[in-house]
Amino acid sequence: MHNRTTERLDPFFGRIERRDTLGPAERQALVDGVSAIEEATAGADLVREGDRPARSTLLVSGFAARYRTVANGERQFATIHVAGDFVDLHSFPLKEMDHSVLALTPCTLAMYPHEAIKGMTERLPHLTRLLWLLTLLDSALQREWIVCMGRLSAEARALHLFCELGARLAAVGLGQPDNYHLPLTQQDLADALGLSSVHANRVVQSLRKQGLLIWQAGQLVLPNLQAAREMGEFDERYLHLIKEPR
Amino acid sequence: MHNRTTERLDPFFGRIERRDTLGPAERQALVDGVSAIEEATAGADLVREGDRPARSTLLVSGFAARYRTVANGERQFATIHVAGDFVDLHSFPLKEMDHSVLALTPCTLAMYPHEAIKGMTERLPHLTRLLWLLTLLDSALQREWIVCMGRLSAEARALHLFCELGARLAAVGLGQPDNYHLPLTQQDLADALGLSSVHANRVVQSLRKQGLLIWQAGQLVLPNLQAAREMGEFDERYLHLIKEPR
DNA sequence: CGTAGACTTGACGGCACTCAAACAAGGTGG
DNA sequence: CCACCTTGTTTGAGTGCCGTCAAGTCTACG
Repeated sequence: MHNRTTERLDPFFGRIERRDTLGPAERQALVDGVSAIEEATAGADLVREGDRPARSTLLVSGFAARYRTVANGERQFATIHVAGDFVDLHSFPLKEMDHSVLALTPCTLAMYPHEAIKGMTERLPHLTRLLWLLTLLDSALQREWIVCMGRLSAEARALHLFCELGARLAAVGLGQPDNYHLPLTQQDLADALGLSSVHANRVVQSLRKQGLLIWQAGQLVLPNLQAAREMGEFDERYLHLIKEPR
Repeated sequence: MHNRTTERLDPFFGRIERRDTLGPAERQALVDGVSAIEEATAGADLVREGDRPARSTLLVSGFAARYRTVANGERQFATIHVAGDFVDLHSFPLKEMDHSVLALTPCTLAMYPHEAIKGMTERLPHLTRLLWLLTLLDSALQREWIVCMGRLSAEARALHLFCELGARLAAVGLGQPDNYHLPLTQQDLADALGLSSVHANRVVQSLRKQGLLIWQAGQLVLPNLQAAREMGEFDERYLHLIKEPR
């Protein structure tokens, strides 16, 4: 099983190795820390607001979203997660979930018991800083998202999201910045962008008409990446794709 | 100086002690880690996007905001920071700043060299988890803000912000949830809520007319806290004000 | 072939934006 | 001591992005 596990963690290791180097002991600890590999169906909640998880969930494959529901029943995503992302590593220090995580597609998950993570923080300071770093990368995504929600038009926000997902997926070897698999519904897009599904549809159509977006059968292409990045005001600085000692 | 330092760190220690207990060695390390106390004038940038700070900044007194500027020159705040908050602790693992931090009022700052923080992560695992926790609390604020920006009306968003600031300030002993000092301009409020200053003004006036807000000479009162929390959909769960081992 | 889910279109309304100007209050210099 | 300037707040008029409501179309699948 450990061989298979190692293979499955490739996007995760890729995500880390784009920012720093993992030592052998650290890599081994991350392999040994996995207590189980599980599957989730699309639409299932991986964790729920109010939960006190005893383990954290690494997304091995598929797409997931952190979200909260407001009083009138609308949903808002805070982050869309891709393979290699820890969807609830923050529940290790925070203990209680203040939001839920949803599987947007069928997902494969690697589970890390909090005891195992605690062991890493006691014995491996550098790895601890890397785990910390991973949660801060999520935080950087969220900051960027706030700026987009507050100050960009719906079209620019959509372009920004598509550029971001392309950059993040390419960084873990799952596509190219301008061409990747994105099997989400327009309702999912609406929940990410803070729009109604009707308006999300109009935004998508407008981008198509402008020749900025091709998105069918779950495959997304940005025919003019340069223009998309400019109009979406996308600058990948906030992804921190720089390899250096942390 | 160390006596004065300890005193000045009271809101900071308060912020931690609301979530867990600090041991004597940990407390001492946090006192010894301070390399300098500095002052900043209102309107000054404490750190700028692109900087690679060699130290992190703890806000001892005053208000500050993390922000980014978009192409048309508008600003958007990602978080408003109060006394006791580390405004750029995340620059320790992230290395490079992906946004700027602005002093909204005159501020007093305690500086922690990254070397000192690194020392803590090497020797004090529990304190490291607490520092990690502090950055995750900021992250939780940002998630909540995304939900508010995406799904709440401008009025509800304003009420949510006022409720949040009251809860956070009260948690570090700097006011009450429904009555505290908030010396911001309406332009600052607009930058926080993602509004134009004209509309921010109209929102403030509407809340005043509804008897939900008194805000003059920098003093803010929520005469009907219950109603404000309901209309702003404020639930303090995401502040994680629970004392337990981390 | 029927049904369910996703996507699309149209009509209409309101929240929040822009532009523009007036008002208030505090600070500064003559 | 007053004229003036700066910063912040307030008000009005007109516009447009995006929301709601309501159908209708398309595709996959049983």
